[in-house]
Amino acid sequence: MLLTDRQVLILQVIVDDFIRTAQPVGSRSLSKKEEISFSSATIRNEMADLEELGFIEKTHTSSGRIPSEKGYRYYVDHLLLPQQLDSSDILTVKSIFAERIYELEKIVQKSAKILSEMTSYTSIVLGPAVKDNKLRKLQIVPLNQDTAIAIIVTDTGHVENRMFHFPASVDPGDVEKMVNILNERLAGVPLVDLHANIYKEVAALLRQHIKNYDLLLGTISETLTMPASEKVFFGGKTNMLNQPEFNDIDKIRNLMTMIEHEDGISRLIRKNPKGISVRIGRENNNIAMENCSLITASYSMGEEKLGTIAILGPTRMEYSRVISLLQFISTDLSKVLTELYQNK
Amino acid sequence: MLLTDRQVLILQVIVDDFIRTAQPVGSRSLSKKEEISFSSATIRNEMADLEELGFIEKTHTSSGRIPSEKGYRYYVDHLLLPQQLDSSDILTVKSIFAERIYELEKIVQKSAKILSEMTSYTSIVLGPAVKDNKLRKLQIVPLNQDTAIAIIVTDTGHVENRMFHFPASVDPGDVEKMVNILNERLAGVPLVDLHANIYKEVAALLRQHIKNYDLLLGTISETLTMPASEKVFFGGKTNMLNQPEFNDIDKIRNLMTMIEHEDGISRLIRKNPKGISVRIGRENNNIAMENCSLITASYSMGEEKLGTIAILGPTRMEYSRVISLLQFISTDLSKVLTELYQNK
DNA sequence: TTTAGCACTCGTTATTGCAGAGTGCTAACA
DNA sequence: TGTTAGCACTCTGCAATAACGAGTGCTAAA
Repeated sequence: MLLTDRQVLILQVIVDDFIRTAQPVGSRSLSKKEEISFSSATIRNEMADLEELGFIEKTHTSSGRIPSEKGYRYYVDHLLLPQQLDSSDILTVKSIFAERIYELEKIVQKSAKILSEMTSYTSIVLGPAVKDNKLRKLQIVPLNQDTAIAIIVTDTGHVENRMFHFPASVDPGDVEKMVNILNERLAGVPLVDLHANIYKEVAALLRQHIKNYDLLLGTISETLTMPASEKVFFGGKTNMLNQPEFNDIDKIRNLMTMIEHEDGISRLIRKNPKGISVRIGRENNNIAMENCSLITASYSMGEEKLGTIAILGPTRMEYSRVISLLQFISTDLSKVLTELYQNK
Repeated sequence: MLLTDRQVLILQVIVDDFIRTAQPVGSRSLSKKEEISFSSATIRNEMADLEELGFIEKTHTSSGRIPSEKGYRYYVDHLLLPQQLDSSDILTVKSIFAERIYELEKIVQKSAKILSEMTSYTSIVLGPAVKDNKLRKLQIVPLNQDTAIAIIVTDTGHVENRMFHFPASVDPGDVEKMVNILNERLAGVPLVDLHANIYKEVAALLRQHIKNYDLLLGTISETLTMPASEKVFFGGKTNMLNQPEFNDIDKIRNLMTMIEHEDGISRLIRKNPKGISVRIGRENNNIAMENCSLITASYSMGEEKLGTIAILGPTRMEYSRVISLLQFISTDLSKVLTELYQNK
């Protein structure tokens, strides 16, 4: 099952060629390449073997060969030379951070946009998981007698807000007192733990100072329980429409519907390891992704993994370039974010 | 140029039929309808006249007829009987407001979703123009020595926030003083006027109380100048993929790209009058919208127009149903919003 | 082991023929 | 004069056919 050098060479050229042209590669056209010095007949024999081993396939009996998923997998695992980004690409990426933007979300969003423009694939960026951010400040702004807005500011400068109603019998002074206590006690607590902490540590204290505290506390703590999951940002959602393999309305429909349905795609991306990961075709376990590959890279702040940045393209994707690009952007992104927020 | 009753009848049946089936309508199939009592030959004569007048067209020499844009226009202007929504539709719409949601944005977003599900067209909702909201509260939360977040809460409960940097030399106490003054003086001012008002009314006052006020004020007032335009919410972005007239990849690409590019679509929708408006095909002045119609309805709070709710579908759209639906939702929406925020 | 040669397969494209749907026109009818 | 029946004509859609090109698999010779 080990491939000979020549088989590897042929596989490499087939994949490269197919990625470039999207056309099945025939033995004759292969034999004309300069890196190949043997005849088309020899190539045909080798291709027959490669096909038997499952690395390439035919689209019909007498067609040229295209890489199978296994072929792409081999290509990605063994044949990808760490390609240098060209300098114009590097400049473009740098431009993401050129402007003085401070909001984490905006940086992330801009990355997604630029990434999709550079690759002409679809980019997907999973924003930082807000739930791990730590509470910096809780504020409550009353709107009228029985409505108010709770605002939460986190240490990364993320702002969440939620409107809520409370019983008219509640004393505004008490609300203020309560907010002060909550701030004092809960600053620095990760949002995900807020709810638990309120009851564990603060409730007793509140009971002493505030009458009717349970009425109000119930409302507020419920408000603070954030369902807020990671935000998903897209770039170039429609780029896949330009890929020749998606000339088929049905495929388009499947893919677009799946992209539109954010839960699906973010679930697909979330469960991915630190660093770069490549998932090819059915490795994604998703029917709509049959002809797609997903390359993800994580970015972090200091040591802590923050989010994920991904490229969705056809299986016939420029793996080499996309991987270099993602690697480059994600380390750059991590660097900037670490500088910006770590030394608070 | 006035149409006879019989011509009107035929036009009506053609449009109705074509909306239902998406197939050209022939004279023979028309003559079989019960509302029509004359022969196919007569119909052919009438159709020839209708075609000459520009209300219907052929797809090829010997095909049945389809409505032209002028035909749809006549249909919408003269032949649309104000149809009663059926009760299940009414129930579905009511469900938008059944849950206790208070955030304006959420209500609007949910409307878009439900609307697209009911019609299987694409719905677009232009959120309230935040710039006309009035300032309720300005707050500044420091993040570290030189970074802080400015948070603006409006009278409708909308929250805007922006991160900014300031010179390290600024005294935190001064910031607080300043925020107090700004709140005192600017509460109730529409966001769009904030910037001007700061310099007109507050600057002098600040000068007296705060040293270095100009340094800080410059930063803050710049931060308060909101580019924040109306938000656009979509429902069923991919629904158009299911319409038979969009079997063509190129058409899909045009339309999707245009939908994805939010500026375009919101510009298309914004310049629309109070009440219901129907724009058919090229009336939209947009190449990507050639085969589409856009129906918009405004919603308001009290007397003041807040935003727009729209349906984008093929020109062969169920005008009657969509119009009733939009009318119903927009008045309901207006009612709820007025109740919720007017009596503050 | 490599290669040249040849028969064979399949997709693509163009052509043809044919059925079905629909039209326009004419002549007859009420 | 308006309506209708009839007929020739047109166009689409589909299926069958043929020709071509690209590519393969196999065999036999180098």
